[in-house]
Amino acid sequence: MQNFDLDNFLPYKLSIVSQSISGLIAKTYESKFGLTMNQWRVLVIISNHNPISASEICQRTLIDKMVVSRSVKALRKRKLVLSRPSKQDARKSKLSLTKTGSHIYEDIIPIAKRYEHMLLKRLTGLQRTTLDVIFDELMRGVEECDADQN
Amino acid sequence: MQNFDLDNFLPYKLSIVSQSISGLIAKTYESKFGLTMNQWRVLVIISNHNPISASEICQRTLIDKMVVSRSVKALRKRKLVLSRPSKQDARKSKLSLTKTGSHIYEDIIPIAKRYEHMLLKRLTGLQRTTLDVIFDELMRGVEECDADQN
DNA sequence: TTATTATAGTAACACATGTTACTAATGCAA
DNA sequence: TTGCATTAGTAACATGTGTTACTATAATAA
Repeated sequence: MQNFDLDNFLPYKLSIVSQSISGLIAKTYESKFGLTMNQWRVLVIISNHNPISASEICQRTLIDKMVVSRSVKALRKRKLVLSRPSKQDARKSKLSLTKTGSHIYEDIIPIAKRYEHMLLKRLTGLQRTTLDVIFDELMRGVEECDADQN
Repeated sequence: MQNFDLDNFLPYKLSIVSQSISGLIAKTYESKFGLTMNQWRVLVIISNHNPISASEICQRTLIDKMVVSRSVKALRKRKLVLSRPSKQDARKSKLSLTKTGSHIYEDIIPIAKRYEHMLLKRLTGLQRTTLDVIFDELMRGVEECDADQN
């Protein structure tokens, strides 16, 4: 019989840590601004690349295009995002933040940064750079596995 | 206007890495064994702590109790898991793997280990231990934030 | 031009997940 | 004992997510 310790299984640990952090922050987005994690992400991307199309958001974030579509729909309904048809390509629409959307963005960013700081302050500079290297390697590992199984 | 780079936001990066890895492995569990990620986790826990109650699984894994309940239901339906009422506490039931369940477990563990190895082999010993330290610190950070906001 | 293929976005469906609230059993305190 | 709080587990509902397939537009090739 195989011995296997789930608690020390890398994908599981990673998932627990990630979910704990995301859940923590999501609670604030939800209670303070009524935004889901994905809506928040889309909002940030729109603000930073104003104007941008939905498909470009997908490329930049790896968020599924249906998720983007739904997030944009919700953001538009709340009038945080404005959508204008592109003149160059009638299939696309150019997304930008409304004034209200910008205000929420301005409010939300410091909070996000504060959370990140609360987490990062416990790590040394070396640990932080190591973590970045590890992320890169893990993503490369995923690509390798992906290539293997297809 | 605040500048903020989502791509380098720790919670976001963590989530991307975690989702990529989990998604990769989930594909195999799903296609080879018809198990979801959560069903797989519950199966492993039952195998390692045979017999165990649903509530103990929750404590050990931080998986939501409804998720455990549904996973167990699905596993029982496929006759991978057996449930017997506990004699000491009639509310509880003792869960254990059937023979079929054990076989699947035996098949699945080497695959999980191979994935983990594919990912970890890219990291030095130092990086691996650093990663464990980082996980611990991040979880402590989450607890701190949690305490703060309540 | 026409036919084909690719891209942008969404509707509709099925399924997964989170939340609330409930039943049943237990433990504890008055 | 009775009454209340706690625990184990699940049903029912609402919401979120993934998948498929569709419309509309654009780009390419014959």
